Amino acid sequence: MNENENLFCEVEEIHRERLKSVADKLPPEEHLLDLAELFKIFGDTTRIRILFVLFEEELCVCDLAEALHMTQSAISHQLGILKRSRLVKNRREGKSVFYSLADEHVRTIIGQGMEHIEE
Amino acid sequence: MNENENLFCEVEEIHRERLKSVADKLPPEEHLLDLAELFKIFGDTTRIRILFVLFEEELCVCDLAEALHMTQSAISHQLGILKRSRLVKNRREGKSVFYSLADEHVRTIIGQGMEHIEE
DNA sequence: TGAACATATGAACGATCGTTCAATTGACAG
DNA sequence: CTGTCAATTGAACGATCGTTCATATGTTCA
Repeated sequence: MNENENLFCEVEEIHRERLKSVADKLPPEEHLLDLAELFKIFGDTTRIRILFVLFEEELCVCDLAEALHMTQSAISHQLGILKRSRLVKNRREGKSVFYSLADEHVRTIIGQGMEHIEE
Repeated sequence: MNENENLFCEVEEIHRERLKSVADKLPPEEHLLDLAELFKIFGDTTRIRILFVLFEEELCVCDLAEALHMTQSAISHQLGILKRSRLVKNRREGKSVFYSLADEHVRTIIGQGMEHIEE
């Protein structure tokens, strides 16, 4: 993060005034970090698959692993990440733990993503 | 990806039928990969910042670097990624190259993300 | 209590990612 | 052409990520 150099465009008069107003409109740093962290969650096919499957109905870890052809451990790790991001919730029933969607934004966000890639 | 082991839940009668219908509803593998790749783009604060700034108006690489306190090179690399994902477009004007949003889905996706983290 | 099953968790490995640095391309004025 | 500014690109480094493996926790039933 070294910016002792002078990297400004030469057309200073025009651009300078833009920069001030533009920088002010950026959300606070904390929000930007949270946002990026949230989208990072969706940036993995395993987690996307898990969310898609949970669109339909709640499932236990074992069934998720079976449905996605992955080990219980891998699925459990990813479910932990999804839970910490408050995208899924869980409920214990005997030995099994059932997971389901925790937030309706998940559907909207993935839906918009789908629209984008289908153009 | 080794699944020679028998990892099924014991309560087979109940869960088995679910798995079939659930797996059928998964989008094709190619779509899932594209989706994850798209969200990966939003999963970085630098790119999120760039997109936020471009919400307001188009800017050249040099100004973006200045506005975000980063080097031209770093910004250029990220703009390349955003362009390849068709999230921004560019236009040359003399020595400068101006970037702007290429897609309205960007606003919706980021908007939904914001709603989620602000709960 | 002890065995069996379901899940969670920590360490470790390879793979991917973002930045930096150096070099290159492209545009324009002299 | 030459020099300068703007932008791009490739290689390399450290950091982060997802899976695997081994182990631990938790629940149920005998």
